Amino acid sequence: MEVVATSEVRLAELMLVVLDQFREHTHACIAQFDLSAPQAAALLRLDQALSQRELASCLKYDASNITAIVDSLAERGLVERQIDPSDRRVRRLVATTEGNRVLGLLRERLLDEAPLFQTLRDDERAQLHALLAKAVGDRKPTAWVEMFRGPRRSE
Amino acid sequence: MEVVATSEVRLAELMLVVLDQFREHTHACIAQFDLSAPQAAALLRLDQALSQRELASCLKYDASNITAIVDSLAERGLVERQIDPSDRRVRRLVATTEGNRVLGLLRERLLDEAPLFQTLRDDERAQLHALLAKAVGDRKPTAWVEMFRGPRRSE
DNA sequence: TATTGTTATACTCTATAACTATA
DNA sequence: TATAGTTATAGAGTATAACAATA
Repeated sequence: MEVVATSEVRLAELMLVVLDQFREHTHACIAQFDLSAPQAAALLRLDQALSQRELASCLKYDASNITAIVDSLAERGLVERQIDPSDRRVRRLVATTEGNRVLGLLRERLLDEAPLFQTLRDDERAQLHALLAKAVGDRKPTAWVEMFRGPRRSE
Repeated sequence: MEVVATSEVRLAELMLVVLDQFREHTHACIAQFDLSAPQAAALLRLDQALSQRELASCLKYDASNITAIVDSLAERGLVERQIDPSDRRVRRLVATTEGNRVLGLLRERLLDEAPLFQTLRDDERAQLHALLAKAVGDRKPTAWVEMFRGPRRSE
């Protein structure tokens, strides 16, 4: 009963609007690259080489799903499966040159073109940043996968 | 290239953490009431009577999905279908006494117990509120459904 | 025996299309 | 004819379980 209303529209309700707008933004981004949500989430993690197991863990997917996702990225030439010579069970996932290019573009677009904060002045964005940083404390940054969950809107 | 970093962790990345935490919060809430995400989203809209068509529109679902969702809420005694006497095609959805009780509890829990902002002082929450309000502008408040999208986590 | 990845399968969420009852 | 709701069905996203290869 303390954390409640700061005005008529509650803080939590504002966050709903923010989330909604972020979602639209992220879905529009990945659509531009013709990536599905799981594909995009996976690719964004492959700025460093990972085993499929590690990737599953990052994305909080069951490992069984990684096969098909990596298959599709590999078919598009964005990722390569390399057999780890030190343990021939594991597939080391490495982004190709093209994969890294797409990854970089997508990441920049996701981060920089978030439409939400463009109405704020620089000092206001800095304030917002500080407040959110304090609010989240030491929570680790999550994967973009959170933003991609749920179906792509029809519309 | 203007809306970019305010520090090393970008604003957009902070939002990911915030949204992730919100997501966990909402899913934990609805699990306590043994509601699925679509059930919860629907129930939260039934603080006023709606036709199934109107409910579908609010939730941005295709109308065909409403049948099963309302069926399950009706079986639990949370919602009643009343045939509109002025147009016998439409089913007027009305929350039962129990439905309204659950709705109220759920809504309060969602709004008040958001864990994220409890580390902020009152004045900081007010600041955050003001900044977000400016950022979102005149965007209409969305349904909670946005927060519920995606599968419930296993774990 | 334990672990990586694969396959088969099932379940949930959502959309599309065809149907019915009513208007 | 058009609209509200229902049914059947399809597709995407995910999880579980059994299996093969390797450790």
